[in-house]
Amino acid sequence: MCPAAAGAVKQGGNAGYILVPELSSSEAGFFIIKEGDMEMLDLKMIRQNPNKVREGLAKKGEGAHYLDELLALDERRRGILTDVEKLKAERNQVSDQVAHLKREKKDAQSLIEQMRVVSQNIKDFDEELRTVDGKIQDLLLRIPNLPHESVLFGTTEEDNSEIRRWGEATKFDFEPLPHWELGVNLDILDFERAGKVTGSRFYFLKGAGARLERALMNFMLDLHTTEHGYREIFPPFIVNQASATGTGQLPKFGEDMFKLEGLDYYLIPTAEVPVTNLYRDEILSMEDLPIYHTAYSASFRSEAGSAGRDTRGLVRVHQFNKVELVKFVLPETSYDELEKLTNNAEAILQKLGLPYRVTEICTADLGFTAAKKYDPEVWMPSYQRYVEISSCSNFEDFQARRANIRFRRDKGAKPEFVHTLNGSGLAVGRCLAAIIENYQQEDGSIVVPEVLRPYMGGLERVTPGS
RNA sequence: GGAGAGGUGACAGAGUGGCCGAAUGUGGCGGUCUCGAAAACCGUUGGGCGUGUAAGCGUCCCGUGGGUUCAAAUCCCACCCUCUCCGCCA
Repeated sequence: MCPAAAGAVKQGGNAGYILVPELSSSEAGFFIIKEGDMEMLDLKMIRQNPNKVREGLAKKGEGAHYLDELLALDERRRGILTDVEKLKAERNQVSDQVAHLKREKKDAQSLIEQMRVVSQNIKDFDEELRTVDGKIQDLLLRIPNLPHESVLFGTTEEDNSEIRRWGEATKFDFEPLPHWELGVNLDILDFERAGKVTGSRFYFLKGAGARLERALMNFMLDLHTTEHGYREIFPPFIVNQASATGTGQLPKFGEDMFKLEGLDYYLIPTAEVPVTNLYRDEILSMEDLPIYHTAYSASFRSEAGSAGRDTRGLVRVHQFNKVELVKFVLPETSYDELEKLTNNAEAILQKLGLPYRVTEICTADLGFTAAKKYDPEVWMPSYQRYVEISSCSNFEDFQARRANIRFRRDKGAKPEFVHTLNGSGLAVGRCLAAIIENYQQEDGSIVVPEVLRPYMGGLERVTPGS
């Protein structure tokens, strides 16, 4: 543990709710773990299969360098444990004798003297153990998930491969405009005033634009809850450090989130965080599984490190709406569940009539937490390419381990980790942008996709002033 | 924000330094009884880590983290959470 850092986080709670991207990650000391032991890969598994782990990490292209240090620390830890537990056994035994002697009003002074030394030794060992444990936990939390064996090998995102395509790139017999021009012309999008009120990468939606956003959210939630079997959740948009660690944002990616100043709280970058952590430190019963949740939330991203990229429009902003799909499933079903989840996200695009493709993500581009991932991408005329609008991942037991989410197969059976999955279903802001662009008309108006019209009071077309 | 109360096993609820990983009750599981069920009775009923082929053994866990002590659920410190009353507020 790192008391100085802990103090810094906890004190000064009167500083109010000023948002600042967390710029300094915890390089200085050990990452502070608040609840239980969290780990990403099973330490025993690593110990027993170091080469398999090394291979997996090499395929992902990160984390392999932690391994040797980790294995050495693990050996040290177990050495200390054997020694200190022997001493503790002795202390417990002698303390028992002392208790008996005292009860019989006999003298126990010499035993007490003797244990004073043993106790000091235990204290020393325990302290070293704490240090070693802290380092081990820190390393474990920084080692990424291993790719599933079915994932295609690659070294950059160029190696991702398109696995299916739906619809065709929209063709126009006029010069199409990007959504930020169309939206501003129609006065349903306002970036300029958002810059004044907040800053860059924020936006106002107005009139039919705001309603369209709301229609999309409702349409998505309704479809997932009524046709795909998800239970709706409305989560907190702020989470604590333990939750952000549970899903894998921390400790490595703190700078991607907005942190509330002076508090142990973060604005969620996705509903995945609160919804997955719903069951943190719980043992679910067999009848509970599988659990399907869908959740609307705003998502906040600091976009640190992407200065200058996609600076216009709704594609890369600090705050956007998203409907998320989250699953907790039996390990043996998680890859089937990933296919289904991806299809559930695609269903939205199909019903909206938006052309898209799905790419399978290669080993190098999986990110920190995923074992396998598909990215549905929507056709964006202004970019003249497909743009990521969802990301569907199977984390296997990676998050479940960190968040300590388990289930019991049978009464009395050992708890096992569930598998977790999630995917956007979909990113609402990008979806709105895609609709504006793909449904634009020569006169600058936008046709409302049919499935949204019931949510728009029957409105068929967005025109200036609507 | 102010004042007070409290956090113990699936739940309820005892326990104020040693015989407490924890009484008792409920629930769960197994059994006896029964044609079957209920009732009654008997037994059983947490998790992590280490070690071991295994049975087992050891250790840790009573909100969290430290501390005092030969010995902590019990004493001390800090933090988190819940409840009640007051204030404020969408």
